[in-house]
Amino acid sequence: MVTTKEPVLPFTDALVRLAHLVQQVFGEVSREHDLTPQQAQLLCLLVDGPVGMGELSRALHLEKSSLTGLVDRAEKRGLVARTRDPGDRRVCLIELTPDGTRVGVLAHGDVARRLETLAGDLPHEHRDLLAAAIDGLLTAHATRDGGAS
Amino acid sequence: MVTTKEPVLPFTDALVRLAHLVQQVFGEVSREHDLTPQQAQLLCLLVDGPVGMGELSRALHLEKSSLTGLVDRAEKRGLVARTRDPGDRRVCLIELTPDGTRVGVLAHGDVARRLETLAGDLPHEHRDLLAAAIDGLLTAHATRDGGAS
DNA sequence: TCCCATTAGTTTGTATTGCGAACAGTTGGT
DNA sequence: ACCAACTGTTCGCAATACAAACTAATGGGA
Repeated sequence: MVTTKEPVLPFTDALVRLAHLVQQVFGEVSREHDLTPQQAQLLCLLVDGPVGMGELSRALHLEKSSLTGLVDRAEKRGLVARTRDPGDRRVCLIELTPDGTRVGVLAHGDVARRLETLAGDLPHEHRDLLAAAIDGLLTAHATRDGGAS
Repeated sequence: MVTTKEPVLPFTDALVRLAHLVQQVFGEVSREHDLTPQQAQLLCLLVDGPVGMGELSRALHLEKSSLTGLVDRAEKRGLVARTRDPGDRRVCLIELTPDGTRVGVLAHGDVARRLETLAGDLPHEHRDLLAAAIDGLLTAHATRDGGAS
């Protein structure tokens, strides 16, 4: 029986707690792969192909200077490499090294697996609705913020 | 057309993105109140009354030493105060100062308001289900981790 | 062509965050 | 009295994050 009881948590608290939980999972997985959570996040963002600093900065909500440091350390560990965009020599494309790709794929898989496990106890309807609702939230936010020219 | 289409995001990605969004909101609100996100989190945890370092450590997933520093800085800013537990003189109860209470309540309200706004576009059924689903996730995690003796 | 506002990233300096190991004070049991 | 367990602090270190000033490249106009 899928009783939809009154939410014990005031909804917003539920969101905050969930964020906390996800962050915790991310932290655990990162440590297992000898990464910092920020590095893991970076690698996960790069598995789809090289990305410029500007786009990374937007995606990670980081100032340019913060990102420079993060990429520096990741480069020093041989996880990513800087490439110059031939079309615009100002642009710096960040791409995964073979090592970085391996670690990034593994870490991403682990995070996904662990979250799936946590969601395993949820009825499928709830899971689907959860995904759809989150999709709506994200869309709302993107429209509100990203919509501004 | 607002059809409930198949989730574009693979569910786990949705969770990660949501966590990101919540974190972002928390960051914005913190900055508006001249707090660091960690300080804001600390204040929000203390509005229900004094809490010992140990419990805080567990709630925030921080090592004891990290927490000492966080409380130190918050104390230096006059947001919290350390009190000795008369029953057990090892224990250090952290409580909000009047200033800390004021800022904490304001910040918590702002976060809640902003998240509510983001969720405003969601149908109420979705919102309730979202809260219930998250509740389930948290319970699952608590049972799995906290249940272990 | 030369100049200049714009854009992309880096450098520098500072504060915060977070961990682990070693430490000091308390407590409770023996 | 003594000692193991527990609570919190100190110390040293690396990573994170920001703002301001800077360098280099781009793409217009004048």
